[in-house]
Amino acid sequence: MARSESGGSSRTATLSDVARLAGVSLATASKAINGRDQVAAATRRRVIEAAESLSFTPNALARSLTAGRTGTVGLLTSDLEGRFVIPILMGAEDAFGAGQVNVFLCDARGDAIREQHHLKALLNRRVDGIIVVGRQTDPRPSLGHDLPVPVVYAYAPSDDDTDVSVTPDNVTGGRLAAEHLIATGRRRIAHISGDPAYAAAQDRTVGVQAALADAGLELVGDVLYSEWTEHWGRDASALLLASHPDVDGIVCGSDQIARGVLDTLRDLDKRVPEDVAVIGYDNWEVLATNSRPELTSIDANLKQLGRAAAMRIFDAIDGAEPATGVQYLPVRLVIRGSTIPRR
Amino acid sequence: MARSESGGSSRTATLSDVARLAGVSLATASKAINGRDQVAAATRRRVIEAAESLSFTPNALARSLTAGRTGTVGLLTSDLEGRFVIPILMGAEDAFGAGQVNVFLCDARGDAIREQHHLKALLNRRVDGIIVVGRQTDPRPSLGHDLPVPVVYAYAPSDDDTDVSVTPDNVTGGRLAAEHLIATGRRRIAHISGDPAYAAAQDRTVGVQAALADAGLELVGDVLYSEWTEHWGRDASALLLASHPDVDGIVCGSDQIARGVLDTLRDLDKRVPEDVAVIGYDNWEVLATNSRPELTSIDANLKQLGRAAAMRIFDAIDGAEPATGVQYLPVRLVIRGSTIPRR
DNA sequence: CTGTTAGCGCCTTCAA
DNA sequence: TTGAAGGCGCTAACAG
Repeated sequence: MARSESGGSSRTATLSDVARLAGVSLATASKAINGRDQVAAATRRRVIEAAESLSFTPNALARSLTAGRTGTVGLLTSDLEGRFVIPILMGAEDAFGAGQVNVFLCDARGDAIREQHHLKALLNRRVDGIIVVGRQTDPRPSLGHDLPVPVVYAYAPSDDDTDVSVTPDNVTGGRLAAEHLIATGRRRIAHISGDPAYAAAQDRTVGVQAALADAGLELVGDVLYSEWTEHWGRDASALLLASHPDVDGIVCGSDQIARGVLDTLRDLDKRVPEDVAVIGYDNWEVLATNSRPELTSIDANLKQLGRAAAMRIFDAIDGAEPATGVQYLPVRLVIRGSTIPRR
Repeated sequence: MARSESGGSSRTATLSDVARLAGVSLATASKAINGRDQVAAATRRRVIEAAESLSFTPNALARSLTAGRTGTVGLLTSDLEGRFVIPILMGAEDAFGAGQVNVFLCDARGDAIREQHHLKALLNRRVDGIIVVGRQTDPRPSLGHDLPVPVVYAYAPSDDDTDVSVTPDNVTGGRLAAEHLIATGRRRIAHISGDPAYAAAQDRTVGVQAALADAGLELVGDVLYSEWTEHWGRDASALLLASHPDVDGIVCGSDQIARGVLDTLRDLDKRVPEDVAVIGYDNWEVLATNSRPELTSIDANLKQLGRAAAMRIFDAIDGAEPATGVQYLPVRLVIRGSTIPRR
């Protein structure tokens, strides 16, 4: 176990230790170390040297106590398992990490009590702001407005329109997917999606339908909803092909579903993309780049979403009164072999 | 944006506000709130009421300043992308979260400079301990021994044997996998793995070989090493079956590889598990439970590993001098349809 | 049982 | 340019 007891003066050095060693007062030492300009160059050098020789590290707690700001932000997630949370978290950590901000990670595991508990802990620690990250795009309960720090909701927007929320634009995502299939010449397009209780499923469908309508097309069959799994993708596409063997394009609600669809098409000796084009959703690389053929998909830019959330927090800390309501962030099409033949 | 300005007294209440409102001294208020037993019941009630009416929250920073402990721990990861880091992080967050400890998350993104930077920040914030989480099981450079707080290395052990490290037991994992195939009656067993530069690949192979040797068997062909991908799984198994068509069991170095293997076996009209049994590694549920048939795999119990790391930190904070060196944590076999026929 | 008095480690006036 | 003093919010001795 790493412990410093090596030296002898076990206690970590404080500023007054530095001051004493440098032969100056506490105030001067403070100024010297913080780069204040009211200190002689020689004095500063002496102080810095003393600090280094004692391997002095300023106590951020003490500093925060007077400063009023801690340079910390709470990341309150309801579900760390979810693979959507991680990129968002990375984006946020990224945006903050560049500066002087550190992130407290709290996983409430979908439990409102635990969430409340963590919230309280974060406030006790005087975080400068809080990002709430949900695992679905369905609106979630607001933490309320009587909090002493700014709050931003990411992925799962707040159900309160006077809160600040950022979430991916699933409607446009669905639209992009369908428009891409249309652009590659498909006319008999079907849609297989996941759990219809998810806002994500509904929103994407809206986008798909809108794109088809704009092109004067109609969806082949009804939207097939069930689960976000490969199994469902296999079953649904078998069902679909049985009743509509002339389908030439399938928009899938997730990459997992799309993987299942690819499996079934292969079993049925349909060529992808020549006979049927398939597009997934989420751009989950490990799934999308390992399929045969590789999977075209919609990427929600989650890392950027996390960064955007961090920016909102920054703005709020800096005193700006940001626009409330839900902001829908752009998604992007990633084209691979499942919609365009490789040459 | 949620702000408290609703009330009027914008500043968050402090203990002396509470004391004043309750008509007692600061010290008494402190005792009342912290459940000290030297305070009259009635007084305590009054103080608590005052605190509530002011929605007072104790300032953890001020408290930590005197206490010497902050109740925070740093989680220093080199690579948040990695899917191994997350469960470990969850396990740790879990173990801590139950108590009064909060976790600072820092992602160094594989950059030593950034890691050093984060380390310094964590020390400035006076964390009570640090968990370093790597993305591979290969040993990583030690942070050194001149740190004022305990450090535990998880997943990627420290290359310094006087540090404390916890990592999954890959050798036993490989052994478990091979033993399971042997137990199901397989005798012509091959091994397809990932990048041979990974300790994980080497360790698992050692376990596989040992199990075979114990059973008086030899590996069919050489170990096939390349990448941890489905593509490689497909290619390698095609290669394998071409030269050794009589193989009846394949130990795979990862679930991704195993998925590729299943694909190829299906293309070659081999039945799994009747003709060939396949076992993966990692028990990555989304891959393992969506394949046809579902994939038997080895689970590294990463959540528990995270918990174990947290425990080591607790112990060290409580003053115990924990055993140094690398501790190998048990893994477990998860049996599904790819090795045992469903009835 | 309650209140007074010192700090914890640092920063910031304000004098010298 | 330097130093002395006060305070951030709280807790822990001590007295009363």
